[in-house]
Amino acid sequence: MPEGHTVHRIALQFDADFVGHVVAASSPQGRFAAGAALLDGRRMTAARAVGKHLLLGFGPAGGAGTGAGGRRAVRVAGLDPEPEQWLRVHLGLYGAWDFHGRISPITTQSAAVGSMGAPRLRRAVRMGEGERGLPTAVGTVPDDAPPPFPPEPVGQVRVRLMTAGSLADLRGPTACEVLTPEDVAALLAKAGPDPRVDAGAEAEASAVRRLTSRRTPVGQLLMDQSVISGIGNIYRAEMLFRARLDPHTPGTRVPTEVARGLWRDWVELLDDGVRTGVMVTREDLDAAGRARAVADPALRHAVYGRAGEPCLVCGTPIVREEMAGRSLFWCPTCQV
DNA sequence: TGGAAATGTCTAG
DNA sequence: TAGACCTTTCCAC
Repeated sequence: MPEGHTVHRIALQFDADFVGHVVAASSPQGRFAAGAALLDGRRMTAARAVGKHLLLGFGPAGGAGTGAGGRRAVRVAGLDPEPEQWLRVHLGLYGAWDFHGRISPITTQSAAVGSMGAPRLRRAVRMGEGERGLPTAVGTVPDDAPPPFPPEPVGQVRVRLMTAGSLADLRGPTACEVLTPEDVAALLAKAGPDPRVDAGAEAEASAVRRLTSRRTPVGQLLMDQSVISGIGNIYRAEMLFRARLDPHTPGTRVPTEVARGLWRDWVELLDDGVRTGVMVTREDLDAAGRARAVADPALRHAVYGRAGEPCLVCGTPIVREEMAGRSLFWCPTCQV
């Protein structure tokens, strides 16, 4: 799936272009028709990401809602009491949002893109290279005349959210449901710390405690969203390599300073991923190498997806194995 | 055209 | 731990 950085970027995109606007909600596919009816005509008042959960808050029916121009910050610690209804979306392995119409660049280091979520090869290339012809994105140059707005839904669109000028289509989510504020509070209570929500010493101490209190292999703990929020299969493998840590090490045997280092590395990787929209996890790249890695996914990682290829540090073939049902990549020489 | 794979999570046994 | 589920894309046949 889209790991935590992608979900934060999606929240930023909704904050930029949807929060403060009355939203028409529908389910072209039909599987979310009842939920869409609950949200249709409400004003979006909040857009937040916690780990891999996207939470979109909506005010009272009829388009009323928040004051202050309708704008609310994405990064609000704790539960925002105002939204009456929350749309929770979890993209799972294949989910993705497609944005059309007015799409704002959400960070200074990334272009406006039309799709965020699970990697679709052609789109991933377009996102990485910032090619021309993205769907009417502000700041890009259309190949031909702008396509009609709103466009016809493409594929299995579970939810379509539309304002006067912007549109978001959701396809393939694992979870898509309307929650009450109480439901959201329960969800947040179960989640491990997310650096962009729970920054500071307390979050770090919480992460270290959760990482070192169970005998479960650290490779599994890092993927457990109740331990730390937002880490997925790529970041898991890369963080363990960067720490030179054997994925099978029981959590109880991970030294406190190593656990703290894992958390701090996650803080940096997540921040970089949110800023750039790209997961570049190699430590051995200079500026030019990093630019090449941004353009070419095959150059971005030290171990992930490199089974059988030589370790970039020691030359030992990278091992691929199953851990808790997922492919794990690691170097048996460097990671001890 | 069918199978496999993909940045994930949940449930039953 | 195995299987189900969500969807799209690529590749072998």
